[in-house]
Amino acid sequence: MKENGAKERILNAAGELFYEQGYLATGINQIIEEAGIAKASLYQHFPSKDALLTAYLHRTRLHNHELRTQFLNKLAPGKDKLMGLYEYRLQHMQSNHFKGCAFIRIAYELPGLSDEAMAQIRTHSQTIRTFITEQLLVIRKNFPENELEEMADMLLNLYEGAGLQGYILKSPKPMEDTKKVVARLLDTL
Amino acid sequence: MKENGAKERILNAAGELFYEQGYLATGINQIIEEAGIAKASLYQHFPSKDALLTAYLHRTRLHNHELRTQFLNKLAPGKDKLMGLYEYRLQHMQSNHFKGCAFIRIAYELPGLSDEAMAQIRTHSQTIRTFITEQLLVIRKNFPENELEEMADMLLNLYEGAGLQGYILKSPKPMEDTKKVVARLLDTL
DNA sequence: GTCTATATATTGATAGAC
DNA sequence: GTCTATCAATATATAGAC
Repeated sequence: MKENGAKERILNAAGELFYEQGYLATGINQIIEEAGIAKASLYQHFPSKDALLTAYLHRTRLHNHELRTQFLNKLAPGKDKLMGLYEYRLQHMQSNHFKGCAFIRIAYELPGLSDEAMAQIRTHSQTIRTFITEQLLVIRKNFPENELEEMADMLLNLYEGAGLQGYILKSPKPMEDTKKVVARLLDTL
Repeated sequence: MKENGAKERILNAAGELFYEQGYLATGINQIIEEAGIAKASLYQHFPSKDALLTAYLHRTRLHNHELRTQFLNKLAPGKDKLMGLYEYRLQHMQSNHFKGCAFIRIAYELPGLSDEAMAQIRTHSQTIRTFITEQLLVIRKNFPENELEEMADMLLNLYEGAGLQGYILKSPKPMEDTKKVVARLLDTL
């Protein structure tokens, strides 16, 4: 991430503020102040605040994916790697003070989200689900198709449910408990 | 719900708009127009928009609880009633066009929620969890304490996770699939 | 491409008449 | 208690000089 360049500074400032405060609560004025540029410069690079949101979601998706993949690549495929997903989320929740998933935050804040923005959110969710499915196939190579899908959905629901409970309670406990349950569940396969 | 009375009309209008559009996207002007009252009349009954939000959450919690309880009271305690929780959420998701849980929406939209507002959201979540625990105890009266808690957490996570996936995909499928999985899970107890 | 200055609309909230 | 009229602040966005 090169620190110079107006566009980069805008994206960095907007990204932090959108995640910290939410999209609607963040004003253009606050973004340009944080980025240290003039208002007209922002509109030179982005035609509207909405376009800035779409860019934020795209950028965050790629960034989060890279960080997560870096963490998971250190683990052996199969159970270790799959458990790593929950461990990574747990660490992420604690390091960002339980501010929740950036995509879910935006999806719930803005009911009338553009198709383009919604696509970023769905792609993120799909990425997690695909990862789960892949690791399940490593654990049990001859998984019957319907059982595989069912188990993947269940693990995804537990993942998201625990994330939500942790957010509401501002506590790591739901994710910690879920990790244990999932670990035992995987041993029965 | 008496239709006359300024306060009632304000709460009805604000409730619908907050849920439909979100809190920040809803302006005071829109609320008073919908309610058919003057701006100063709103501030006669509520000192600030924030106070109106707290009242909205409290009122919605009681209202939702009553509707849900009415539905569940028709079912036999135990597995039937517990499955009714998922069925009710499924019907709710479809009838409101997948606009999501009012409490989770607010919790994600406003990271710096007041303690009073946050308490309403936590109480709602706790109410669902207590209901699940009670029905589990009907299904298996001698449930060991730690296993009971673990199963309740798991069922709550599946409930919330499926709700979230359904919201993202605007589809009943995640909740339908989860219903089936939970039904089979309860048979193993 | 970046700036200053400005435009227009809307925000949450109040004063004061009735 | 309900109203009209108005407040200061802020919202997103643009015009035009450099």
